[in-house]
Amino acid sequence: MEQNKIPQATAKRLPLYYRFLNNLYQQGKKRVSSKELSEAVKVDSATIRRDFSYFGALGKKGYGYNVEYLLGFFRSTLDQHEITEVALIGVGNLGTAFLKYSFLKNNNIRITKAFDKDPNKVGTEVEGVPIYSIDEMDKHLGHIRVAILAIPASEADAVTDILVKHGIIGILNFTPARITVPKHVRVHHIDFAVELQALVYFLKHYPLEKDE
Amino acid sequence: MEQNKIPQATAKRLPLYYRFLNNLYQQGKKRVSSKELSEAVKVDSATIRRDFSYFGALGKKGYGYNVEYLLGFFRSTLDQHEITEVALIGVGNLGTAFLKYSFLKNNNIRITKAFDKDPNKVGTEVEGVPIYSIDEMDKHLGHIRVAILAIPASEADAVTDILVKHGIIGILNFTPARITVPKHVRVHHIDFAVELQALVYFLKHYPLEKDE
DNA sequence: CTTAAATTGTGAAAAATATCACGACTTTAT
DNA sequence: ATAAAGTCGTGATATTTTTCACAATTTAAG
Ligand SMILES: NC(=O)c1ccc[n+]([C@@H]2O[C@H](COP(=O)([O-])OP(=O)(O)OC[C@H]3O[C@@H](n4cnc5c(N)ncnc54)[C@H](O)[C@@H]3O)[C@@H](O)[C@H]2O)c1
Ligand SMILES: NC(=O)c1ccc[n+]([C@@H]2O[C@H](COP(=O)([O-])OP(=O)(O)OC[C@H]3O[C@@H](n4cnc5c(N)ncnc54)[C@H](O)[C@@H]3O)[C@@H](O)[C@H]2O)c1
Repeated sequence: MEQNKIPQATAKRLPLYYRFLNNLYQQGKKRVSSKELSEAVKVDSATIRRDFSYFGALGKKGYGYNVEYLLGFFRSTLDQHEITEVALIGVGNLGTAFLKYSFLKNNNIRITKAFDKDPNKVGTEVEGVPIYSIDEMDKHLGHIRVAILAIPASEADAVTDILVKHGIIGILNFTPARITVPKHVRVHHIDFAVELQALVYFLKHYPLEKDE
Repeated sequence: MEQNKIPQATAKRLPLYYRFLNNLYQQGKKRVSSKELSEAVKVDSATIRRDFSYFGALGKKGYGYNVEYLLGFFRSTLDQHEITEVALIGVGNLGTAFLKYSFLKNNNIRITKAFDKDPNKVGTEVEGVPIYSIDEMDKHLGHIRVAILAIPASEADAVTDILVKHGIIGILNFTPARITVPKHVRVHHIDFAVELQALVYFLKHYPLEKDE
């Protein structure tokens, strides 16, 4: 809510930086240069320096960045000190994979509740996460504001309306549908089929670079 | 390989346009305007017209676009007339979900072979797709050039080397690792954890727009 | 202490992407 | 026929993102 000055492109890379800094810290590394980090995350080193610079002077000339300090900085920037709870909507093939995957490891986002409409699933648990009926969202959603949508595309718009009505303001949408939401709701799409088709298109239409 | 003139941002939207045109066609719609399409795919109408214009004059002033014609055009542009086979590497939680999901419906990309290292999985089938040993890739990969990577992050680099050695030139990487590949290989990342964290970050740091 | 090597932070330039806005043409209605 | 409404394609402009390139500074070595 504070500094709206950070470019979106930068904001999207922050979690990535955070993850790799964590790796480095675990490996006991004390310092890192933008060049080294660049090789690890595959982002140009000038871009990394520019990204970091939006938050002030985090490094030291001739030295690089102190891993522990930088990690701590990003931890608070990304609010990693507090746990963010999210809801999973649709416990099918994909949803079940999410629940079985410890999403977190290095981050503080947890799926703590799931919702489905299948009466055979409602009332059960997967990996300790309870599955509630989508019709009883008012009873169970609580303070959760972010939802992962993994239901059939045909249901996407109707279910989105329910989510919005219950106060959801962020949706990670795995369905191929492009859902309609009020302006105060933010939607990010992850669309496997589109990604795969785009990859194939690029391979066929863009010249491959030669190896060195 | 031909027209390198199409901007990457445009290329990434093509599969999306294709999908929605297919929907419209199925619904029996004969024509569509950039404005209508814009509302469906949530892309600004001027952007859509600009995107289309890279391929020539596909529409008619005062009329819009002929759905059937446009669909046919994109079908050939996206090579939807021929089937592209891809390999799945790693038949775990996520990989299994992919196999159970008919990826295709409206597109001509098929997962036809899977590879894993687990001896209990090798030799079995999921949804008709045979699972081979990763150590016997030379015997089974055939002409496949694109792979979906869904193995643990720790294995990503080693397995990528194997893939590249066997002629893979496109990888859709679902692991959190940023893999290193020769220049002639194209990698697209789908990183759930990063997407989710970025979504949460945006919600906290960017002012929400008021609804109209 | 002096010098060479490393590395940041950033102004400036370049590249990529998105949007505005309007002339030209088509369709539809009367 | 004529007028009104709708819509494309695109030059121009705005915005966003990336990259270059170097002065300033720190570290490391002799
Ligand atoms: N499985 C994949 O690999 C994959 C890949 C790409 C995209 N997707 C997309 O992800 C979504 C889910 O895929 P899936 O394979 O898990 O599907 P699925 O059919 O296995 O699961 C869908 C789940 O949603 C539940 N559901 C249906 N309607 C509901 C409603 N109104 N409210 C609450 N729950 C409801 C069903 O009971 C089921 O448990 C789909 O939109 C699919 O297109 C899946
Ligand atoms: N499951 C999810 O929801 C999810 C979400 C985001 C990211 N991911 C990522 O996707 C990847 C796969 O996740 P998952 O949950 O399916 O894991 P998983 O452990 O369920 O499955 C991994 C599969 O890969 C196989 N494998 C391991 N090493 C291999 C090797 N060297 N060669 C071939 N096969 C090998 C294993 O036998 C297993 O079948 C991971 O990198 C994970 O971080 C998963």
